[in-house]
Amino acid sequence: MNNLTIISSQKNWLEQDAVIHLKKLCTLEGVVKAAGLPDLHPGKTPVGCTIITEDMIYPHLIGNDIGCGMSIYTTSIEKRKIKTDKIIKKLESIASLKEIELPDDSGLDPTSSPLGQSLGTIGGGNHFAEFQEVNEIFDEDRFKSLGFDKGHITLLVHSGSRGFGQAVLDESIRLYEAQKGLPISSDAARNYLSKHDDAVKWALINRDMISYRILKAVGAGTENERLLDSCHNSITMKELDQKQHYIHRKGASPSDTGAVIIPGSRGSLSYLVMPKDNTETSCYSLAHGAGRKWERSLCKSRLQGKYTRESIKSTALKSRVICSDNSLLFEEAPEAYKNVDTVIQSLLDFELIDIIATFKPIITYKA
DNA sequence: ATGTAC
Repeated sequence: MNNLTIISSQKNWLEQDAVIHLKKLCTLEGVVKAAGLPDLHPGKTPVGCTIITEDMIYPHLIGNDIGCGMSIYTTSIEKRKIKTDKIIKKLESIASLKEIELPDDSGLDPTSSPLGQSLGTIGGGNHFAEFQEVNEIFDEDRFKSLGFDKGHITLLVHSGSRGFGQAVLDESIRLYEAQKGLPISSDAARNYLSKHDDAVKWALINRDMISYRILKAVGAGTENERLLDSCHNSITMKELDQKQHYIHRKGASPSDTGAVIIPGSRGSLSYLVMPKDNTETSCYSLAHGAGRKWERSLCKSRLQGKYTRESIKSTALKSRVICSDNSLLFEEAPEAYKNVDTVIQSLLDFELIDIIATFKPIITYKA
């Protein structure tokens, strides 16, 4: 297979099962090119990869969480005035984000079942909302022109399309046997892509609503300007060599739509990066995070001796974690993830990015 | 990943 590029270096450990699985997927009909990003790890289909096809699309490569991504919002909270304990108390006092009313202009009816019910909720797994402060700025001009201000706290939201995307995938499999792939000229492909696009839009509104609810819950201003958004689970079309191609990103950030944020685990920095122009080799994509090192089922037994009920809720960077799901606290522990610095270094080695700034976690809020 | 299936 010479059309698969793995973006990794010696220091960056990759689970070989994921590489083998990705190689196998490259033999699917219509695949022209693929890339494994440095956060590649095993999943139902490998996470941290991009597969470019022509003539065919493969819904199962995207999975259920169509539209999942990262959005960053400004907040009115001043860095020097932040009252972390107060914010934590307020967030801990709400049983669910659903308690907080959505604005009238949310664009969707939250009472409509089942799709509206979960609008504005984070979900489980690796999803989170995190208050962050600037750690270091490497490119002041770009930082400012993107609308960032080092004096204020930002809110990073990682979430997706919840039950909506699940329903879209389920239907495509039930009606069209989409796991075999869909010829692009078929009604099945058109129908899937149309609903996929709806799920991508829904996921973005969902992130906006999460930001709104959290800022409202902590009593901060809700004029939450979204500075950046990137989607890492989707199919996007791109014309290459005068032909329409379909970029399947599964846990891969786009590198052809401007700056993106690449967070690490809750115990490490997030990197704001500007993709360079020459990202064909990585299939116009970047890592979307640090990448899992341990599978979820192993985390609790490996870590329960190391932490107490309280100590697992703070990190090496002194940030605090709010999460009422005990197993999720272990599954998402910093130890379960690779070092994001090494992942970023691989992107630098392949000359795929410039670093604009790094951000430090203050409070990580989970379901 | 999922108002999960068991």
